[in-house]
Amino acid sequence: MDRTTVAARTVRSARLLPQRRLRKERRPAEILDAAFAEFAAKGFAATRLDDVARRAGVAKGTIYLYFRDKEQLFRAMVRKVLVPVIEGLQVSISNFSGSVEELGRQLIDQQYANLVNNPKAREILRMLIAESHRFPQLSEIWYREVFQRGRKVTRLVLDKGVASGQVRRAKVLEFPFMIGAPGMLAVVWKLIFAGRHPLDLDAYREAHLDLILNGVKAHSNARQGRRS
Amino acid sequence: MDRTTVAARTVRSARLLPQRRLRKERRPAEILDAAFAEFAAKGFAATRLDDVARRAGVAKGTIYLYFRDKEQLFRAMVRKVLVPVIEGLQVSISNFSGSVEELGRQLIDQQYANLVNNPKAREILRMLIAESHRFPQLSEIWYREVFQRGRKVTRLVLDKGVASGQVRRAKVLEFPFMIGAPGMLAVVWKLIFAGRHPLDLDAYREAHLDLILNGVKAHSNARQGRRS
Amino acid sequence: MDRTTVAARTVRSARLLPQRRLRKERRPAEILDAAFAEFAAKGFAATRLDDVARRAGVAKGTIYLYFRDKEQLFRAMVRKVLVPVIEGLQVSISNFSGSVEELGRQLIDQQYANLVNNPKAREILRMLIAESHRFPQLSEIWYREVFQRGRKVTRLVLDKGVASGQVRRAKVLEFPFMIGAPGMLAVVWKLIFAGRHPLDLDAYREAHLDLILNGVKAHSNARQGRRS
Amino acid sequence: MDRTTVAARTVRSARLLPQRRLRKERRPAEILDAAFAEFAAKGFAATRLDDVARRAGVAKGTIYLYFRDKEQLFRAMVRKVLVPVIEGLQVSISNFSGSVEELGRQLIDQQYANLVNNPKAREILRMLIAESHRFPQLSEIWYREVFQRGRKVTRLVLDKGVASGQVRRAKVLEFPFMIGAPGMLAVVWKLIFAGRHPLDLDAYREAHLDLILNGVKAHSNARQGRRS
DNA sequence: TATGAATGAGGTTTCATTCAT
DNA sequence: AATGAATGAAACCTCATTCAT
Repeated sequence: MDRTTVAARTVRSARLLPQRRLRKERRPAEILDAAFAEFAAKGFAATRLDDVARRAGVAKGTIYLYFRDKEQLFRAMVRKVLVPVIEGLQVSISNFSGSVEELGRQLIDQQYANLVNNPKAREILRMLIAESHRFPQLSEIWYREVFQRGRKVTRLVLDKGVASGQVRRAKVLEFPFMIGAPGMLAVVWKLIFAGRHPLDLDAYREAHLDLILNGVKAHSNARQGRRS
Repeated sequence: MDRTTVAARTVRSARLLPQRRLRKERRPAEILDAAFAEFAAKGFAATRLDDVARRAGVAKGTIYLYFRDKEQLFRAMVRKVLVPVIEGLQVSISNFSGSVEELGRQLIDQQYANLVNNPKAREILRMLIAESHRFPQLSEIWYREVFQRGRKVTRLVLDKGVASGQVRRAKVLEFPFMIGAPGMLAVVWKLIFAGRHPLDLDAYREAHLDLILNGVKAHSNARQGRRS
Repeated sequence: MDRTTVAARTVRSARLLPQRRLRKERRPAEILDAAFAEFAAKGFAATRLDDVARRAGVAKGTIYLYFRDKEQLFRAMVRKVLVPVIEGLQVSISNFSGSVEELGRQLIDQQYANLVNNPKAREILRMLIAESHRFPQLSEIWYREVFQRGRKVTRLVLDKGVASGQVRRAKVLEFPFMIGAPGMLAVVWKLIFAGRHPLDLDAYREAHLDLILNGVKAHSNARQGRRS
Repeated sequence: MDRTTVAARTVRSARLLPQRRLRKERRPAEILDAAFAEFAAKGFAATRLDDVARRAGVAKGTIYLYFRDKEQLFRAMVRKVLVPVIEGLQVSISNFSGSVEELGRQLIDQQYANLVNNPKAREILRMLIAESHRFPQLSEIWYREVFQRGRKVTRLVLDKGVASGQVRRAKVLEFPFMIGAPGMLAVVWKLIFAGRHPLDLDAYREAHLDLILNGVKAHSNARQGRRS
């Protein structure tokens, strides 16, 4: 066999798979999307891989070409969905020069954009709550990448407010993420009631912001640090 | 069969049936308790009735004498656990004469005593979240008996505060249950992280109270309803 | 509840299961018999538990009431079949007073009765050979309980023969079980050819005995131990 | 595409295809070798064509270019491994002029060289035993080409011995292959115990030879044909 | 010719439910 | 009322085989 033939074959094997490679590269994502839908709707145990496969438009066995078993599929799915959520939090407080009020609004807006108003993020939270016994590791990702991150940036804002005298030395400084609590309540509300008891999220967010800002604000006639 | 043998057997069977004596009436409750433990730990689909039966100290078939099937058992269990929670909320604001601050403290304390600090209530919430698709009716009970009730009493307190000038006309008046949001956050925290990331609930509750009171309080130099 | 009732129930629960207990006690044996037939015919991997169940006249799930999984079923089946084989070898050389010729005949007869002519023993050997990689422990049972036992008793006979001068100091004394080799060949023959190439086992056994006796016999004009 | 790239690719592909150059002719043999290894280790049903392909260094589909299905692959593999074994038996008793003792030694040595000491032959025997129900035809090859051949040549030697008076008219003359029985026992031993209970095959072979020669030898003071 | 992604039938195993006792 | 052995549907997972490239 001469060089040409070898080369030809080599080229072929490198080229041969343009459509095929695309499919292969997309398959996992397609399967993970289907898995998200099924796991979110039924939970880990009640989800049938048959349904995941059907939704993804592949055969049952195909799932196993990409994921060792149901658990790995679940983990991969959670990670995949968390990535954009976490990335959304990265940008966080881009402009850090405003008043505490402005920064607070940015924080809250971001929380609602990334988490509260994001159905995927909500469903992930549902799964973390539902499956926390079976998948404790996943909740650690949430802890590190979501809770901690939120806590850090919130603390920065609060500290800045304290330094400038706009924020009083409130006990909430020890639990910065409490600032976002109404957002979490909204998430739980939506998880439990789906569309059965709607919530005007825009008004709710405004009330949230108002409550929190007033809750931490130092009022002119209030003695700073009156709490200690 | 002579008396001796009967006595011997009786002793033996007495060992097996310690409190099973008053069985018929207690059986359902025992089964429901066992069911709660198993469903809370594993979720609806992953729970095996075998385990429920073993934990309840009865045979598998016995469950079916009292509950039509797994779903009815689940529903009955949720209802049973919800009863004391709801009853705890009934007493609610017994003394309605205090200041808004005192009433607010009562509200929050009650929320923590009945819900946040109550492992059973927390687990029920986990199940409502996890199984809301399969059991939407159950979340309606929660809505009516817990959320609504909390909303009503909170609104009363807030209205009283507004009337007396202690509470400003804040947007949160439209979402009274937002007052309890930090409590819900604590519940979710515990559900997700179990003991892995402890939370000092007493300090947390104080911060919660402080944040909320200041969030709704009318400050002497602040114009009432300045934001609307 | 009075004593009588308790006693009555106790009696009932002790009595109630006469047929049922019998069934429960027999089930494992029935399943193991069916398992033997299927495993022998198809081997471990190719045997379907569905077929075992059908042959045993039970449902698929019933097998799992008695055996953890397919492997445990296989192991239990091998052990069960080996028991009578091993017990048959126990009696072994009951009367140890005869001539070496008589003792040798006893040995060989016993080997044929218990192993060569015993279809169950043959099939077990087939499975040990076929599955030795997957179930090495089982072949150890065979080694200890069959090979070793045969070796020991054979050695006794040979030693006695050497002591009385009827058996020469042949090299085979180091490999006593070689005495039974023709029996093993017959087993393999039957395993491989089933009924396709019949073997007159009675004549074969006589030839075996004749060959072996002459092979170890000390001939009057032959110098004892002439080969060493 | 320029030469450099082609060259680079060629180098890369050369790493992947070391002896795959003369592929078309060698492919089937490589696959059969891999198949032997896998089938020997796991048996027919438990062997995965995936593993065969990986071991052979080809893709799974390639196997199907050369063999219709798993069964045909198995059959072809057995035949391929049997060929050298059978050919080894062809040469058989080259020099037919020696004494019965010498000829017997030749027979036994050949049996050990070709079968007992030949791991491939042993594994083929394992497969014949394990899969005799699924592949009865294969055992027929063994019957014709190995057993029959062995029987024939053994009978020749024995007949020559009888004619020359060196061998008595023993019953074993009816079952000439019984001469090789200890060899078969050694094979089975190795198949069952692998390396767990070693066997000194050289000493064993000598004992075998000694036992058999003495078993068939006509002793000077023994009346010829004393058996009839 | 060779590949390996894809398929789906078929296997093992689980478990809610039934029912004879 | 209580039992628990038995059932069999249905789930997960494997792997021989196919086929587009």
